[in-house]
Amino acid sequence: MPLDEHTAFHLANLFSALSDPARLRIIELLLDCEQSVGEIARQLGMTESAVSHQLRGLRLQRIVRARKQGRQVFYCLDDEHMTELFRLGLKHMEHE
Amino acid sequence: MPLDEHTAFHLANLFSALSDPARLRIIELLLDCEQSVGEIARQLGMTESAVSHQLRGLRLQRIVRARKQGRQVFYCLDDEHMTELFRLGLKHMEHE
DNA sequence: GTAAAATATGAATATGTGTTCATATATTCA
DNA sequence: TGAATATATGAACACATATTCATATTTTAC
Repeated sequence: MPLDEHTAFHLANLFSALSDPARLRIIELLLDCEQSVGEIARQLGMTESAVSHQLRGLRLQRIVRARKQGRQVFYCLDDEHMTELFRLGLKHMEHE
Repeated sequence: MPLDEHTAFHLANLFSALSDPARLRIIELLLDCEQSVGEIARQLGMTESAVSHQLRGLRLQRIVRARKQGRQVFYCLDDEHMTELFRLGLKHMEHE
C-alpha cells in the first residue's frame, strides 16, 4: 500500500532540510562541533542574516539546537536522523 | 573545510528528489517492482500528467529507468543510493 | 486509414523558498 | 546611559517547483 499522505508529508520535510546547498554546508560545519552564527557565516561566505534565517528553519524542525552565551549563539546538531542521512548521502557522493 | 559548492549542489539535488510527498509515494511504489505510469497514477490518485512530469524529472536524474512495452511505459528504480536513502528515512519515520 | 489508449510535453498558474535589506532585540563595555 | 556587537526578524523580491489543461506522439485495434 502506498505511503499515507501524512507520512509522505513528514518524510518529505525530513529530506527537504537537506535539499539546499547552503543548508547542507551549514549542517556539515555542525557535524564536528558547535559553531556561532557569525563563524558559520564567515566560513561559508554568507551574510549573517541568511545563516540566521536558515538556522531558524532548522531549529523549528528540531534539527539544530541553540545555546546562548553572551551575545553569541552557538548551534549544534540535535537530530541524529539528519546526521545519519547526511553522512549516507555524502558517502554516496564521494564514491563516484 | 566546508563542502565545496559543486559537491553541495549535487548532494542537495540528491535529497531534493526525495523532498516531495508525491515523488516519495511514486518512489515507494517502485521499490517493490516496476509499474506503468497509469498504474502509478491510479494507485496514488494523481493525474497521469502529473505522474509523467515527476517521472521525467526522476528520469533525468537517473533515479528511475523506463522500459517501453507496447503503448505502456514501465518505470523502475535505477539508483541504489536513492533506495538506501529512502529506506533509511522511512526507518527513522517509523520509529517515532 | 481512423479511432482509441497510454504517455509525454509545453504553457500557464499557483505556491513555496532563499536571499537581501532594513530594522529590532539583546548583551557587553566604556 | 550610550555605543558597539551579535543575532533575529519581517517584508520584498527573485527564482524554483508542482499541478493542471490542452495538445502532441506513439502504438494498437478495427
